[in-house]
Amino acid sequence: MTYSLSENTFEKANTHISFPFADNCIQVKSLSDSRSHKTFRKKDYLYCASDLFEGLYTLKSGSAKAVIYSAEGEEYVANFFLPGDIIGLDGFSQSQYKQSVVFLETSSVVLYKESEIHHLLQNSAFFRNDLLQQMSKAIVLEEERQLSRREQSSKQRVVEFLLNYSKRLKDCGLRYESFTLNMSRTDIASHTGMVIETVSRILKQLQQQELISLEHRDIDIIDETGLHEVLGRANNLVYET
Amino acid sequence: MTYSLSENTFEKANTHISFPFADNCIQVKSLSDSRSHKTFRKKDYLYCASDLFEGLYTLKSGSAKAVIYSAEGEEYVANFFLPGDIIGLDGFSQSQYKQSVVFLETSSVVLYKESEIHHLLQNSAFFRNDLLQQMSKAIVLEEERQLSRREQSSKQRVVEFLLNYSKRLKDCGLRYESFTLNMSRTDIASHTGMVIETVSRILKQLQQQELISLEHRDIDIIDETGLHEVLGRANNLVYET
DNA sequence: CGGCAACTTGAACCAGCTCAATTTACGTGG
DNA sequence: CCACGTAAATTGAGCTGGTTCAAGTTGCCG
Repeated sequence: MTYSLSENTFEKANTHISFPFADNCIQVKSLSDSRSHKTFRKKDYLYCASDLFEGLYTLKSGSAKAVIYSAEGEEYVANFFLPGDIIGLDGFSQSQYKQSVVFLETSSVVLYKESEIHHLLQNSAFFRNDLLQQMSKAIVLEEERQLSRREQSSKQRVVEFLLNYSKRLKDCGLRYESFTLNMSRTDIASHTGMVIETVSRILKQLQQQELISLEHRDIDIIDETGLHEVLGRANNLVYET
Repeated sequence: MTYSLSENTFEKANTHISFPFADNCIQVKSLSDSRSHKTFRKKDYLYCASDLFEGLYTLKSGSAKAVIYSAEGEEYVANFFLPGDIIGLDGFSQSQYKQSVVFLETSSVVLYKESEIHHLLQNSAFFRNDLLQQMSKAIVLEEERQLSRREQSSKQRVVEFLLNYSKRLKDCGLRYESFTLNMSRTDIASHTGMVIETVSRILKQLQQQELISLEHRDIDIIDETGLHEVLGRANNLVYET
């Protein structure tokens, strides 16, 4: 029997840690649906760094972020999770999670215990491929992020973040042209590698250029083509306020 | 029977993609030694981005680098490999490698074919743990690198690179206080996230402070404690040339 | 020995940061 | 339901670490 941690049948090649899941399995859904969902509220922790590894989770609804901390206590937002994403790949290291995962709104997850994962790795070629693919993709994505920090301006990175987030929402079957950014500006800044003030200024610029409209955390993608053009240009000069 | 891609029995918690391999298996060596080694010369490619995935390699001797390219052709050095390291974790994604791997000197590797990996995942709990741990660690390491780019100065990142490289050499049983940097300054710059001129200037500074001595690519770690102190300080002010 | 690639060095510049002051939103208790 | 306190976000102004651009210099390989 085919089986997967993910129940998302969409191609999600450019998203973070979410199963890309080939287009050939629909019967999977039934199995994962029979499992018990745990629900959490905004600001709840799914797990904290150094917690004992229990297994992998899939996010069924809501959203979350993964953060790591430096010795000095500085925070870095490694990832944002949307429904269908796998959470917990950081935990295989030495039987403990290395990140902390915090929910950004009311959300629910399903746990796949470590023992189940081992069982599936033994018995399902499909699952083996799926999990290895997910982890491999997570590595490559992280490396690509490094690259984009080098060659893109802050503005381009913010735009890329918005477009990518929107695309992922679309892949989840959610509203993707008008949606809520559940994370704080600080989270966006951390994830995209800049300071909060820069994020704030860039978002304002994008509004003034009428590429997006933004009120608090509610955003509308007004001109997707225009946003893609920002990514195209090597330098994105703005002719002042 | 216990079995691993790696034959390195040292704890290598802070290194890149190299098996941390618990301290309980020596008999492994025999098996991997019976396999055929492929040897390569400097500048040879082990594989290129988009090559068909064949399996994982372990580096037996020599050194190599993994690079990825952006759409614009810019290069980013994702990793340097030393003996004992696993190469090819980027390849599970969609049956093809996403990086290119280039040797920095005469080196040899052993291939573990995809079919063998599947076989081992089915039959060896030890191997399952080992592989998952390696991949998990690679993800976390990449995220930690993002963090260090945010909070460390260029100088600190270069020093961290040198200390880490030295430590990894030590873990391989190689000379680690006086060794050769087989990669170019450009490679170091790419991997640590700065331009070549900055690397050059920082290395000169470190020589002037008598923390290292450097001639071309041959480096001596003169004052390891001093180097660690550089990492300690939040700001590393230099009282000019 | 000649030519190219790698590296070094200097000087000027700038994208994004820091610091600082408001403004706005939001949760909580009365 | 409002008042109050705290956290989040915005905005301005000035600063700087690291980049860019532009010459050199050195070393290596045929």
